[in-house]
Amino acid sequence: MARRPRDTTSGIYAVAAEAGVSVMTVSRAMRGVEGVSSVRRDAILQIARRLNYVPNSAARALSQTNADLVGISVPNLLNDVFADVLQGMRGTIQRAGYSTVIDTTEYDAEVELRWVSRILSWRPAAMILTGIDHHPDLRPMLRDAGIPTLETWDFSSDPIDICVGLDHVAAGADVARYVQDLGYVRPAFVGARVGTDPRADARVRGLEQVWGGPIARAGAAPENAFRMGADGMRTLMADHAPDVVFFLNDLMAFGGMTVAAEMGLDVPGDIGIVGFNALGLNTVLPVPLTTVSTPRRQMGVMGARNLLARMHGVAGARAVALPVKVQPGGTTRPQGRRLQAGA
Amino acid sequence: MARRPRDTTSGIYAVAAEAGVSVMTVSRAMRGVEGVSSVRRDAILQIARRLNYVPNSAARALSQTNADLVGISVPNLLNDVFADVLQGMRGTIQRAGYSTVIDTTEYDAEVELRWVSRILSWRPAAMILTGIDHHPDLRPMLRDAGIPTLETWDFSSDPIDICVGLDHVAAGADVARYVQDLGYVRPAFVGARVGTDPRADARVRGLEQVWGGPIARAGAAPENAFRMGADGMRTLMADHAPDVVFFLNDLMAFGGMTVAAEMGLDVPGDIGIVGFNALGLNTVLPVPLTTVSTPRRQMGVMGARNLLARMHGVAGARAVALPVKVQPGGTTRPQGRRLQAGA
DNA sequence: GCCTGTAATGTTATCGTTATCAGCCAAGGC
DNA sequence: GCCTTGGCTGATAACGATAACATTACAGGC
Repeated sequence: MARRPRDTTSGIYAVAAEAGVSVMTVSRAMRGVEGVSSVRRDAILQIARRLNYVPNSAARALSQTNADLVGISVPNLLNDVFADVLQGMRGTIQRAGYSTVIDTTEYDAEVELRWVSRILSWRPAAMILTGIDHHPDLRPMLRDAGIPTLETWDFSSDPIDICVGLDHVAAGADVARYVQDLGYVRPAFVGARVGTDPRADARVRGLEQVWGGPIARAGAAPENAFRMGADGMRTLMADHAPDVVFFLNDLMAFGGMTVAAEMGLDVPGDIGIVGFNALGLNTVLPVPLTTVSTPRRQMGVMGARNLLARMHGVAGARAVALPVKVQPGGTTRPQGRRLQAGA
Repeated sequence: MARRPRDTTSGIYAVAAEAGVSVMTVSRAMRGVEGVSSVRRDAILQIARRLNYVPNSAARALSQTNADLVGISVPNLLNDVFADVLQGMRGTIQRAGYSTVIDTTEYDAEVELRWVSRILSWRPAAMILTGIDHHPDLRPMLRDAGIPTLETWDFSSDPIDICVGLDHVAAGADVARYVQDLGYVRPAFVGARVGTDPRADARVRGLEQVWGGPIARAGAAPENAFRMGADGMRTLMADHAPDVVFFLNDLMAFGGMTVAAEMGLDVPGDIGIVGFNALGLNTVLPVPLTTVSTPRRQMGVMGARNLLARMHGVAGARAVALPVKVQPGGTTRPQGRRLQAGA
């Protein structure tokens, strides 16, 4: 540590010297708190601007024992899904005066744990995690840190702290009932990373509840979504003979559709295709997918609001499950005369 | 500020008390620096783990006058493009012992400026920006901060600090020559946010250099990429009568293709469709797009390496332009007997 | 003119960590 | 036995900001 008296050529001391005031007055002016005459404040702000002075957040965080910062972790950002959730959350959080720090876990609990640990070292005001399945060390780590934590996307009745998400089992059951009513009898599911995706597992459990038995599944090496859907579809068609295939999301469903076309199958006559999440791709397809629309933006906003309330000590619902809605399309047989409510 | 003597119930003091040593010894043990006997080190590490002690990064950053942190800004993360670049960069940077903080600018220079300012307040070791067109205040701000800065994706011969990117003008010219040789004569371009996307502008300049005149352009309200491509295509077909349409990327090109099919146009006979970036979608399309493959991963790795060298004071090339490659597909007429080299 | 109240400003100590330097102790050389 | 030498370890003072408290200046009431 340099033992020079104090570097007054940069930072808040330079601004203070230039303005002929103490650093405390500069600090007050920069933060816009009371206790500085408006003439001085304007002069100080102008000098700070001219000198390109940017306050040192580390010093501020240290002085205040925590940072105005919310850490957010999502699995990835390769389609609209988490981007939509994020957009809803970040607007709300930033309007409340907090910065957000985002990272992706690539569906790896170890990666998530390490990231949470790194973020905790900055003493954030809150944390947001995607999903409810984490590394076993994560829960005690967050509890010890005493930081308000939101789990989102999935629903759990026993969250680490609070939770706003979808009930993926119920979503699976909803779409299963819809499709079963259309007369399909041999369902199958295409996901990614079979056995390590709790959301996919939950949806399949919902499907199985309705059909009353195990359902054929296929996955594919993690690559781009379109390709994974296509590969999964090929595997399924070879090994089983489904008459309706559920996909993890719309992009994969589209990949699957191209394979059906390639094989000369009639959609939706020979085979039904069902996506998930009602992504943007659907708006340009000549035949829109039958899919499930999810309130992603709303989830983000509500999650952020509940978290902010929690941060301010307001007690609210610990766990909230949001409803999804089956969105009929042209890749399943048309509905009969009986009006189907959708969800 | 509380005047209590010192909170020894948590943090490094608790660990020190528990281990019966001074905080200095704990600090050394945690960082793995020399000066602690291995027996003590192991004991301290174990205690720290048991107490869920996470060092305070703000205090460390303050003490060291800068943080082991690299700020990265990208326009968005909605397709593979920047995700690929990021993947290349982050691995390299994290292996060098730095954390990364990422944010998106949504193509807004004001947003970028504010974000850079916020990140600078944490005194990062380096910054990475996407593109070379920034807010006018950005350059002096970064220069004053004296922080190594990499600009990527675009190429500039006069970067803020260093630069690794593509020459989008040359890329436009390359693909223009390829398509011109196939006999197309009335080109048009579909982008997003006409007039505010410097990359699109650069590519169009390349097209115009080859065709020797202005080229019709269309954009669309910023929405999802597929829809924007479709909308732009409709506008163009109504207002002009192009026989080949260049799109900002493959997703938009696919949106455009669905419109061509809708209108009963023959691709590639009546009209050619050209994408950009060789995205994953292409691997499942029954007719792969003619597109341009870009070395995204490589760009990320090289950019990160050059930046790390710069951070360690090693002088290297200030600006590097990476080559792109035209990737022939089924959405432009087949090549004649003359063997086309590609780029 | 003296006193009191209030707003503006300054002084001091502190947040948790680390660089520096000083001290301590055991082993080895004479 | 005395004096180095070198490896561990600890005490202290920063890092840049802010909270709490102290001080000053000035206005108005008596």
